[in-house]
Amino acid sequence: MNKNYADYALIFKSLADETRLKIIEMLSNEELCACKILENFDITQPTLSYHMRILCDSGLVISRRDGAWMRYSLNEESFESIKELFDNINIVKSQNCGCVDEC
Amino acid sequence: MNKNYADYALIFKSLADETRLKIIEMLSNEELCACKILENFDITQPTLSYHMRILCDSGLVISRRDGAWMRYSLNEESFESIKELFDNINIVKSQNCGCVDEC
DNA sequence: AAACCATATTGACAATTATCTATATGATCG
DNA sequence: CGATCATATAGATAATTGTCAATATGGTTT
Repeated sequence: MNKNYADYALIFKSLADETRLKIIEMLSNEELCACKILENFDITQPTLSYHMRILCDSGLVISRRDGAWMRYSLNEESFESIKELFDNINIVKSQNCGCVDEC
Repeated sequence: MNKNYADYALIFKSLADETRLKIIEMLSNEELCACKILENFDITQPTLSYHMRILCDSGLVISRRDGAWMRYSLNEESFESIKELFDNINIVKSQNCGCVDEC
């Protein structure tokens, strides 16, 4: 909570990639190890490791070691703060009335 | 609605920059012209124009010409589809019980 | 300890991004 | 029409990103 623009930019940067978006969706509902995630992509293991680091650094994903494996899951707090951000955005329709103020 | 990963990646890319995040917040509650937005930043006019294009291309922002000015506002549909995405993400806590399945 | 499995780090490189200056386009006003 | 104001586009460039091959690290197993 109470994040600044830099934090949010980091979070959105980590979401700004198709591979990482797919990873996030895969982690919805279940914790997974790197090898399971890797199975679903045509990328090398180091590349996946790079993406997991981006996701962990932004705070969206949490990692924990379990023997030889790393288990990854979503970080609820982080998603809450994103929802909070969007909840605070209020949309107004374009004022097509023409009675706009000067610039 | 019903966006694919590429669309979402584009949206998040457009949010993955501090300047653009600030612009989005400025557009919350009110439509603004480029010159008003520019006042709040230490960037050149072409740089702002570049950012506005990124935001419009992703669909998050709508532009309309009003005489010599361009008026920018947030696109409700786009924000709805982001909320939809996050609503479909379900978070499970790390299973620290140790009874994990094989990898 | 040695071999092996899972994951991370390093170094290289091509592609993309954010920024600027200079210039073009579009609209309004005298 | 010509000047002027608001915004966009083009071209250049430094910084960042996504990817790989090669190698290192950490843990398990024999």
